[in-house]
Amino acid sequence: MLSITKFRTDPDLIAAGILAKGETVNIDEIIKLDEKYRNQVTELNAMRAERNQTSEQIARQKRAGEDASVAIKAMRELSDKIKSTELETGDILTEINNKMEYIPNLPHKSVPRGQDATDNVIVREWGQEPEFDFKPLNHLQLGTDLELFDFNRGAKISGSGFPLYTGLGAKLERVLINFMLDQHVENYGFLEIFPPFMTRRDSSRTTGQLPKFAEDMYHTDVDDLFLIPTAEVPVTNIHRDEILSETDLPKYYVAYSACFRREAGSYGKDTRGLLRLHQFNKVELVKFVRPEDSYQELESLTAQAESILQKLGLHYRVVELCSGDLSFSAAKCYDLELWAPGEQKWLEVSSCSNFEDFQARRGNIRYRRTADRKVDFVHTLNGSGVATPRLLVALLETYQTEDGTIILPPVLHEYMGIREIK
RNA sequence: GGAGAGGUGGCAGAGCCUGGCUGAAUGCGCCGCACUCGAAAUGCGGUUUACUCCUAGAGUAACGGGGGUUCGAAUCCCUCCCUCUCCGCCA
Repeated sequence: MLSITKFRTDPDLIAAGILAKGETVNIDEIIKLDEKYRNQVTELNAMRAERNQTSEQIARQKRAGEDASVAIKAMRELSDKIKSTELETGDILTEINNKMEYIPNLPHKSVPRGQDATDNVIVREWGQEPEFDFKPLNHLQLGTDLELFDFNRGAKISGSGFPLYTGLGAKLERVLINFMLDQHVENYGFLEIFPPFMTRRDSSRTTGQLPKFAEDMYHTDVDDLFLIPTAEVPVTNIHRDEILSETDLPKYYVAYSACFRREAGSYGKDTRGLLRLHQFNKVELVKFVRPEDSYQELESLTAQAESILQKLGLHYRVVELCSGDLSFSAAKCYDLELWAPGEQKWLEVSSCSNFEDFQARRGNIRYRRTADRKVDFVHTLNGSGVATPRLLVALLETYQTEDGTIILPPVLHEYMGIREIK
């Protein structure tokens, strides 16, 4: 949620930002509504002040045993007027808030302007493209041959997009999750969280999935719960409606969760294997930080996510999203993309975003500054650290050998108890 | 699923029966000052948030959400949501 004050003081900035995100919003309409709202509030305040004064007078008269019927009679009329104005004012405020809920966050000034993914900027590349003296297979072929997963049976059980990992595939999945959690906890001081996988409506609103993207989520009708599309939802809501102490910041959380996405509208895209799924596993990093630190924290967050890929020795690149490709809630975002030699393409395995105070406003997540004891919204950030399916794709395809054996990178040897999968 | 209790400030917890001087006692925490070489302890003072207005300053709102009764609601009534306890069922 953006601050309504900004609409008043700097409407052009808002307009430019929303435009850069490729959306259209009727800003004048909101400004007009806000003006109307404030006029009503001023009027209301005056009437209420009068009511309070007269009320006190009535109380005084009654205590003194005097007759207060004249004042009471006059108040009856005023009270009705107040009530009707309150109703009207409430409606206007609701209308404003409803509109505000659908307005995206603005891109940070450093974000390159652009329309879509083709305007994204490659910031850096790490490692070397693996070379093969044979034609590398894709993960589907490799995994099927080694019986690491079974998509047909997964589809039989739950439908397409629900992977069934088997044997060493299941173990590798578990090991990767453990490895990533351990790295973030031990090296960067993240607090490990195991969150609920279903959340209430309010929680999904904080992070921006609701109300705009309801159709992307799985929902249970009877209990009105939403299956989380990312651990970002429950973890960011840990501090909803709280006032943190500045000395508590920054707070770093890392959480594993299964992620559930309906992927409505993306049928036919990346349908093969593990590239796009309805259910997948992800380790998510979430930060609550002071506003003045958030852009520095975004850089370190990205580096922390990258460290996983580096330790696994995978070739990747960091892409800075252009304004038009940014998600609804993000002000700035880096994607990490792994090179998959079998697929012959870059696969997004992480998005590291700074939401500034956008989510904090929605979730009312604040902190008290030490210097002046004032409260202010925190900045929230999160990044995948990282998602497993595409990581597994790149891992299998990168470390394959001609006979189909997978030579595991050294950091996984102890976790797996073996050095290769064959 | 059955029965009951409860939702008040950063936290704990009064107030609700008996509506008005209660934005809310008290304690803890926090901030400042004093004492001290320093700290602890102690003492004194301060400490909700949001909004509106032409600033100073003033005003308004908020005691889970919404509605009602009333001149006036944290307090009375209705309704929804949430939390907890006991029983049942289940991992």
